[in-house]
Amino acid sequence: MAAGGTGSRERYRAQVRAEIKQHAWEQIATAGVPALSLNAIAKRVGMSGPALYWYFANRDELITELIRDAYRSLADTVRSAFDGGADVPALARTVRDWALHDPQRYFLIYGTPVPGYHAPEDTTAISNEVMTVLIEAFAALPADRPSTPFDTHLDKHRHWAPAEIPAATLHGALTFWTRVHGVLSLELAGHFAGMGFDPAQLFADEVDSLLSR
Amino acid sequence: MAAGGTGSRERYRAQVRAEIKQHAWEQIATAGVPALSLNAIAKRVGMSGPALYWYFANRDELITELIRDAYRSLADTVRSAFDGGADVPALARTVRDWALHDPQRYFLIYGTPVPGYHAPEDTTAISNEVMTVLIEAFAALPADRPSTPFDTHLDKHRHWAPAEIPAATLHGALTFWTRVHGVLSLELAGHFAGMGFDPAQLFADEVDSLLSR
DNA sequence: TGTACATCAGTGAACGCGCGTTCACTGATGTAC
DNA sequence: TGTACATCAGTGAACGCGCGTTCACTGATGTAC
Repeated sequence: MAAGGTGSRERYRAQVRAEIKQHAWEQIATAGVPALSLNAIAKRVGMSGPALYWYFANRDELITELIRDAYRSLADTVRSAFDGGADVPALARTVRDWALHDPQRYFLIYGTPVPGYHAPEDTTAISNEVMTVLIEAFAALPADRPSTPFDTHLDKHRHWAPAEIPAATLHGALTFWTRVHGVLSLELAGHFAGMGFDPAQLFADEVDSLLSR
Repeated sequence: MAAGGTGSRERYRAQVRAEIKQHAWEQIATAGVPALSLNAIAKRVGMSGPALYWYFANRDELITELIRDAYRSLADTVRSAFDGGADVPALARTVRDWALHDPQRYFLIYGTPVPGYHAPEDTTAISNEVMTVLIEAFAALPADRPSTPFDTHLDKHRHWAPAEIPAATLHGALTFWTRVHGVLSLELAGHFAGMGFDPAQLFADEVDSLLSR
């Protein structure tokens, strides 16, 4: 019965699952999510299409798993950077590096939503982990900023954050998120392509803005 | 020969083309671009699938046309708001309203890029029109900001903008774009959904930041 | 005003394709006695 | 250590489906003389 859960069969399963996912990522990077085909993946892995159903219930479950992994990867990356001493600007650069490493993984999370699709609850929980790190990072900053109208509003809608954190700090974390995302998604989608400047430098300036918001 | 180009046949063609596009938009709003099907559109319009080929060479041309229309709509909206006296914050609200009116149209332009797809040149030209309006709007603002490292860098890559505009102004227009896009795309994709605050108020604060950047 | 004709707008059948998924079945693997 | 057996991992054939697209053909529309 292999009570420990790490019998050779289970190890094998985990390995094949990982291999399937890796080929799925390659296919997504090449042609985007809509073009992700179970049969094509199976061929690459070296088995028949139906065999995939031993590892994933169906196409949707595979995609959901990829989304989960993407969130997990981002949360872990950000968390370990922060634990390693990264401050707010360093965290921003960490997020950017993570996104540049695999743009389609970034877009799988933050790109065009599919109407009607709702991410499973645990992925939003992982997403919150990211926000938690940002909040911790901003909590370490001096709180010398004048309160804004949104700070006041936010104070009434903050059930998702620890009570001891000032609204201005939460606001800082949110702004980190929107500004970083703003530059990144335009850059990754190629909207700066014709302009010739270096997106990294625009990004750097925008990161500076977070400190003197 | 109907030299004017407005014979009744041409009027009819234009009408049907418009009707096809409208149904295409409805389908996109319902299920996203990947699910857009020529046959399904034809059925809605009330004709057979092959008949669409009288109006569009193929599926790609239809989508390209939708993209073109989306850019056109945004450019016209922003331009007429500005000509009507809108300042920078008002322009930001105009863009937000435009995006909220049809999120999938917004994402068709600014959402997840399809790997390998390159928008035709004229759409990037229309996109530039938007930037031009933003530059004009920022040029009307007092230029009392200290120069940033990116301003210096940008001064060397500004062939896409009129020579008489200071780099700081171009930087302002770019920042408008990234910050507005940052809040908007996260909002429209539902990433603030669980948090309970009003995205409009976060947006308002972010727009304020553009004036005291 | 009437007629001839080119063009336009549409139909329906058919094409090949790749998709996700099911099913019956086979052989290998690991476990229990 | 050997054997019996349940489970697991895989195959190949087949399903129905909807897709984009082509083709031959028909009738309507507008134009030229």
